[in-house]
Amino acid sequence: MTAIIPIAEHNVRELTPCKLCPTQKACLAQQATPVQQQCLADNLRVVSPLHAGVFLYRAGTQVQGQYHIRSGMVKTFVTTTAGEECVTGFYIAGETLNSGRCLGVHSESAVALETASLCRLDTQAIEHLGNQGLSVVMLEKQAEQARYEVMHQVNLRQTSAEKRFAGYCMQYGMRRARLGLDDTVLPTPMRRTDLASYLGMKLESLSRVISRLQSRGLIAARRDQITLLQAEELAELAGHLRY
Amino acid sequence: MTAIIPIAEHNVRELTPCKLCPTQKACLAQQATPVQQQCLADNLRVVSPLHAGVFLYRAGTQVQGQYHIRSGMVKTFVTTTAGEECVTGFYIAGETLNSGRCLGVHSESAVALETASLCRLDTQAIEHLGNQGLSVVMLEKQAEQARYEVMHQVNLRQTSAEKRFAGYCMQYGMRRARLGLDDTVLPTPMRRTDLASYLGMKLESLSRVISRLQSRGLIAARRDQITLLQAEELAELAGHLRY
DNA sequence: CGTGACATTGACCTAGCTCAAAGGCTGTGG
DNA sequence: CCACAGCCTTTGAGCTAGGTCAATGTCACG
Repeated sequence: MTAIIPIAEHNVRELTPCKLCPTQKACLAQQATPVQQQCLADNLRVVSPLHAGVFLYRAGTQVQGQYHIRSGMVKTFVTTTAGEECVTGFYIAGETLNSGRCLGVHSESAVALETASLCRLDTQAIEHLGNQGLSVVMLEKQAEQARYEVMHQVNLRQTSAEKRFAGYCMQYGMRRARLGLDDTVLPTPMRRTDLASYLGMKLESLSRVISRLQSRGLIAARRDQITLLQAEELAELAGHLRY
Repeated sequence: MTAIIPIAEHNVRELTPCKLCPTQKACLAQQATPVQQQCLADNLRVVSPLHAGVFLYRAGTQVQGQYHIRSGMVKTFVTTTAGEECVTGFYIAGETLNSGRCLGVHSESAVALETASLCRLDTQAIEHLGNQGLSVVMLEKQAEQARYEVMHQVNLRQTSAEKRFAGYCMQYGMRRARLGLDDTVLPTPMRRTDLASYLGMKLESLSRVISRLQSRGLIAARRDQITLLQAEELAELAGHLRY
């Protein structure tokens, strides 16, 4: 299902100008002083675009640094002893994979769901930046990611599958809004199975939930895109936290 | 249910010697150079013991720093729009609350479940330590906490309540083992309702699960303590990740 | 010893899991 | 350019785990 291409094949080339990056609002550089920005520019590397199905890293391999997504979507997952994938996250432009992690081995695997481009910040660079006064910024970036996970964790506890799905739509929309993107049209490059795994239900249940919400006019669903038609009602359905 | 005592009342006094601290193995200081240790000692403050039901901080209040637990147990939770508590974590000695967070407001509330003593590391101190070469250590500490949360998140996705409970026992046991404590006797100061919330089930379901596992001889349960009698079988039940 | 909070057990019912079949896309090869 | 194959998705029909409501049991504390 997913192509197996060693990470070593990803080329690293000169940093393309940050000014052109669509994720500026969410970038570390935003909160850095000019000196720190230069330091970042010296340490960031742009990874050659990953095509759908290509692994960014695999669970159990040595951590090389963290990855800032410029475009595309990447999913992370762990593999159970029974051998099945358990999807732990979907990351979009402006978000950071393996945030703040610099030692040890990866506990998750990361794979592109559609063509994705990323910046890499390696371990030594992270260490260096910490000493340049960017540690608080990096801790905050990591903390933001942690907050998303708590939100998802809380959402997972909803007993109804419909509520969990609605919660996911709200959270995803909110994350898109942060980037200045349309928060009612949600690109959905992942398979239904992946989304179901992420939401703690079986794909049949997810399919039924989507059909039901669509027939009630709350959403419009295509294979690769979900449009929120009645965001307020969905929010009320999800209704457990402010997003 | 929970006493309302303003945080301001918590006294801060001189650091008691770290040599006497039971959580040394899990402390930041362990990985620090002598100079950094001095820096830590200068910045750490011991909070006067919190009694059961006392809040360490509340969601929405300004973040003051992070807290390292020396003894006792603290639970964190968010409150839904419907006004009910949703328990997001139980923290034991050697673990860090609000890890790496230094800006903004708390997204969760934290309350002691039994008498707890803690060290506080405030915002400025975190910033200062970052510049002293401790940023990687702090990022790693935060990352470790994040890993626990992913484990829990994965556990929450288990469809069977029995498996979720078994997974919790394994994870809790593992965390105790890290501290050199007995990993088969699990102190359980929290209410059943809290534990059920944490595990994404109703308290009746939790109660039934506990009764069932007890009658099968896998555990022995008391109100405030769960003893694992057949850890291997429980691990197999939970059986989705290596702990 | 009594009271109230917490925990357990029971009975019932519904949401979602399981198994199964049919429908739709997508990509490949003729 | 079309046809076919394989995969993904949807829909259907039971069945069961766990949610809900209610009653009973137990413990801690005054």
